[in-house]
Amino acid sequence: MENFDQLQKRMRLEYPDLSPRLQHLLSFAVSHPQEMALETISEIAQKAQASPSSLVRFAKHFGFQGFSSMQKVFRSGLVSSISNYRQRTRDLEKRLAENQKGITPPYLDYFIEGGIESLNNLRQSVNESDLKKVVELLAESKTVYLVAQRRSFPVAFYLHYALSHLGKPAQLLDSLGGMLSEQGKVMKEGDALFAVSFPPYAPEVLNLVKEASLEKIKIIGLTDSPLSPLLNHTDVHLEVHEKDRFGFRGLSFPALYCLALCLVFELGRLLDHQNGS
Amino acid sequence: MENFDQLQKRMRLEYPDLSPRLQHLLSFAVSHPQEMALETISEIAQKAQASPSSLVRFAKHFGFQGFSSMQKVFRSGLVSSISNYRQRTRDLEKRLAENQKGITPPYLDYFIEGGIESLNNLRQSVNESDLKKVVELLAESKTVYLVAQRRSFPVAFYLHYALSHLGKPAQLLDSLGGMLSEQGKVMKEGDALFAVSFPPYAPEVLNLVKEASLEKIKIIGLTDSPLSPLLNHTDVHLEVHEKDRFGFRGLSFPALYCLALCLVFELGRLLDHQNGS
DNA sequence: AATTTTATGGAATAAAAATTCCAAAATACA
DNA sequence: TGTATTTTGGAATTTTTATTCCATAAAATT
Repeated sequence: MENFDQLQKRMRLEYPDLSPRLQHLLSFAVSHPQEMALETISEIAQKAQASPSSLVRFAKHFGFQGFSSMQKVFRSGLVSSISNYRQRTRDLEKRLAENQKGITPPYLDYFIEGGIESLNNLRQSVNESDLKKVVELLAESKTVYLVAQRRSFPVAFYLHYALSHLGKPAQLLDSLGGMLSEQGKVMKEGDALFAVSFPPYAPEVLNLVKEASLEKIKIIGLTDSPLSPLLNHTDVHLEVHEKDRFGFRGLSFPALYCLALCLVFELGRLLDHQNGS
Repeated sequence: MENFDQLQKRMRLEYPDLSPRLQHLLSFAVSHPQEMALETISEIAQKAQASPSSLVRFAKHFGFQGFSSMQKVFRSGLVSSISNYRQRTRDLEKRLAENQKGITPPYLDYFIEGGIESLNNLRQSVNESDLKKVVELLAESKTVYLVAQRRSFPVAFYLHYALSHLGKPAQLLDSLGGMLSEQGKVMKEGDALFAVSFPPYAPEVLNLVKEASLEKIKIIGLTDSPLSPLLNHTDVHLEVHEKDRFGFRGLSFPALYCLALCLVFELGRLLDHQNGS
């Protein structure tokens, strides 16, 4: 019997030749292998927004006798992914025990664990009322300015992208051509400045925040600790605690983006609500 | 519904009070949870050397309506051995469905759960040998060029930041002033292009990749599915599957950054090792 | 040792799931 | 614009799977 990986590859290859519905099913199958493996044909049909017959056709297109025989391949894929994972963790633990010096590859699992831990910490380090306050401030402000430098920059970029898509006027202070300070001059009362800063706290960002606070601009801070120098001028702030991985200061990106995502979502809801009513 | 761990515990507890056949089935169930989860009642009966009726009795003894409902618990256990948050998310989604307006705050937990799920999925969607290949390609190449647009851009930015800090020559093709295509012209054989692209796949990135592939530049892809158009020209690629949140296409940032972090870490180790020897 | 109680497997039945078939809709083609 | 072809969903059918019921065997109790 063909194995799961081969099937995946074959599917990708034949994708362009399929009918619309079958293409749709294919992309569902590719992105929901677990459902394909475990659920009944009608449950899958429902989730994939198609009919059971289409699923049978789909299976037959790939040379199976019917849905059931295709499902077997998905199941075998599920099983092997589990046993691979188990095997890997077992190996890792073993090698870890043997080798006091430090861990050996694969490291991905360690980063995943670290990421999960950061996310769990996020629950505690962010308090719901601060989050709400941030969202309200963003909603109220005429324009949201975003500032961050170096490794914090990607978060600001993402927020700019997302806010713009929500229709919220937003400006990214990207320091293009070293014009950060000048870019900041356009902020006026009624605007908000969203500043992201993690160690080593970029002085440019701190300066900008300081100046903005004198102009009565609302300041929202996103940083890593209650001792962050950023907090001297913020109206409200959120904290995401960093988690070291092998002393590798990676910034807790998973938690950071999770928070950003949530922020955007809540803002979107709030704005919708205000427009709707 | 009772979860797999609880059931497992209860089974061990009640073992002494069972009839011989049921004890036998119990020890089979405990040691072959995968079979219990995936096979049909008669297959299991055969493997466990018992009759289907005994399996039904077994299930009923533990308070289930029949074999099928017990099997569901085994299945959920199987799945949770991969990602034990899936069930929780499903519950949440169910509540979401019941409550048409949407779930009620706090949403942060929901995003955290989603993030954790993405991270768990990452284990499966990334295969260790591809990861290794990517790291090696990065290490071998003279200069690493990074390209991404719009919401994928932050990842490329972060990678550029991190690679530079490792001392790896890296260039970010940021399309500043609309010069993307021209920026790409400087790539030569021996360089690598790291392209990040998520739906809607930016055509500029696809074009750049296409051109680069003609120039024998090694191409590394980071994308969301095996169907991604990016993959037509990549030498090796990594996949991070997106997870919808309220139909809010958030891009699985947590998983994405976790992977990026890991990539950088492994590259750092490899480079250290090469220099050291 | 006889009788009651419990345990068990297997055949019969019920339920669920998958598959087939057909009519309607959509699309391509003339 | 009309006709042929393909695609699709849904009802009917078949197959598979689970469940029930009962006869028999094994144990326990007297």
